[in-house]
Amino acid sequence: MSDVARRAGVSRATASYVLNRTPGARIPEQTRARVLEAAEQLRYVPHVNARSLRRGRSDLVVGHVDGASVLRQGLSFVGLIQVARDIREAGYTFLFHGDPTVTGVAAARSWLALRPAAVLATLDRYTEESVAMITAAGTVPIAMSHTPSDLTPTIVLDDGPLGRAAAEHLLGRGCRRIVALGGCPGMADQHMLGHRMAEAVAAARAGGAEARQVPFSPGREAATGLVGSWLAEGTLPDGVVGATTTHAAHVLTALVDAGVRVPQDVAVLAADDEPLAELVRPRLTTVGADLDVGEARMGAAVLAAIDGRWDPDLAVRRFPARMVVRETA
Amino acid sequence: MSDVARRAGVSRATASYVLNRTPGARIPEQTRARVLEAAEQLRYVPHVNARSLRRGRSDLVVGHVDGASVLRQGLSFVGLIQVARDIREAGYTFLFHGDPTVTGVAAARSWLALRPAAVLATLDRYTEESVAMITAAGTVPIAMSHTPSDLTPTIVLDDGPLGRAAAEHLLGRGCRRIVALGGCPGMADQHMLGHRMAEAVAAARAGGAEARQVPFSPGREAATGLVGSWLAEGTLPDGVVGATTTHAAHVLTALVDAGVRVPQDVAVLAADDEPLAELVRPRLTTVGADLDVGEARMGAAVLAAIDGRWDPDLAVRRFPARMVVRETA
DNA sequence: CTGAAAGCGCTTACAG
DNA sequence: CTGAAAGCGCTTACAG
Repeated sequence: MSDVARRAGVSRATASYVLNRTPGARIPEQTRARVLEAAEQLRYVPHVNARSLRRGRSDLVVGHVDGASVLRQGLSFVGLIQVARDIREAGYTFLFHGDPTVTGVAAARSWLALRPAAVLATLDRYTEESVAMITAAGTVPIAMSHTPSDLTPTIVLDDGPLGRAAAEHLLGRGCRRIVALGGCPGMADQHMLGHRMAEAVAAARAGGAEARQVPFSPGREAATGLVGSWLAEGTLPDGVVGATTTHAAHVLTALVDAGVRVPQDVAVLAADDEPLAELVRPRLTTVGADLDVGEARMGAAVLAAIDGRWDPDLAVRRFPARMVVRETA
Repeated sequence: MSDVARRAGVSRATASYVLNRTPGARIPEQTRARVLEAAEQLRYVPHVNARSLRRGRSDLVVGHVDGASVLRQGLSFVGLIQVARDIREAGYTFLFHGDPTVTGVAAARSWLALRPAAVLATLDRYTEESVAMITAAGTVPIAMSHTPSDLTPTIVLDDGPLGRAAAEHLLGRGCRRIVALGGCPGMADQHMLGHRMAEAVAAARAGGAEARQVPFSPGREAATGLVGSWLAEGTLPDGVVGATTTHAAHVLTALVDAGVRVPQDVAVLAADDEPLAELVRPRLTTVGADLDVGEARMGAAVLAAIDGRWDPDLAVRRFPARMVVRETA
């Protein structure tokens, strides 16, 4: 900026005023133009770190996401992309911190080294201690989860309705022995998929069916093994909900290969809706999430949190379920 | 840091020396311990911006990736994750800038505002002007592409062998009219998929077959339409290479639905290997990329570039092809 | 061995 | 309307 000021023949203060369009400052049009031209010629790019160091507040928002989350928590990743856009439009700098290895206090340390205005991460990266530490540093910790939390302001992306709708569809077909496939039972608070399947189990039981959640990581052997054990033990369910289309497709394929009739013997459906559903035979019945992410404007919740105007009501996004009935249920 | 120094009863300089383990400084063990304890009690986190402002060099490396790239350029995303890990292990801070809307000079401006040591982005985000601008600012611009470039140091992730292997497999089966499906013809320099399919076409032609690249964006209607037009016009190929498993699966499904026999009438295979291949019937023959990303150590190339020791040989990763013959070719 | 001081690139109250 | 000056949190040559 010194170079710009020198070239324009003004002081650094004046250059700063025109480059920042500082409200109070009345700079004659001619001076303004000279500064702007000098900045243009020198390709001046302001140094955001120096600025925030001086101002005492940062315009940086750090989002923490990793490859595993992308796969495991698709919905929250989609949400994060949208949040990032909203936040950038409000004039903040949004950067992703992608180190998958850190959580809790270690994560807090690496975020705080950047002195951001706020940090946005899935709930499982926070602990009580790390939230205290982040808050003490003047940074706003914001979480994303499928369920509200007392720990810190949390953007709720609730995909429970997808699991419930899937279970209710099976109940409507007369299924009484239902398996919810995927996520870790008892870890509903940790993983989106766990929550979705827990909700499916709850809905199935509420409808008078027998239901249990079975952990499953999609793959050919896992699916063949699972179906094999059902047949060997005589515990074949009459309805299966897969946490994702991929989960459901693997079991469907293994069932068909084992000679089980779908949907006559076992109905299968997925609690989400990926294109894969059209590619398997019989075609998979799915539950689509009817939320237009573009309209969600979740960034508004984050911006409110930064400004100390956190409003939990602004931060809840429930994914409305829409049945896509094909051939398997 | 002032707080830490005060609490430990030393000057800020001394605190800085022990906290940074500055080589030249000989600090008595007792003083060291006092400073460390104070830092611990106060949960001191160094302010990286202040540090790099003072030092005149930054330990930040910015990677630019967006959702669309993740889908379109899967390989380079996987590569980027690995690069990020290598760079972090070398003591740098690696952050992702995820704004999909900026390229060229606009992108350069938003990167340079952070004054990073280096920036890493797909080649198509750079222009001659932006490279000059970034270099002038003392930041090292590094690109990723499937092919070398003169513009700036480029990490080459060459997936051409996947396309070639696919075409050669079809040639070996006696196919003479081959379609390479996906990417944009003539845009081989822009997209990985385009490059992969261009290589497939080249290999097919080199083997004496007729071959052409057909743009295709995976989906049920697109596949049905494409197969329908082949049948109507009598232009059914005898071999199809899909740029990805998803591309191939859609065409496979549409062919089977239209009563075409696979592989007898048309052989189909994918120039990558996703789990989906096992889920469709007949099972898709694929080409796996036999590169252990963990062993690629692409970060070494980036680190070399930062240190002004760029070595193109270090930066080329060719994906070795491994045929996974299933039922469709 | 330790501290006082300068300075990285900025912003902003203050004085002229 | 414009400039001199202080100061954000740090590092590091320099003097004691």
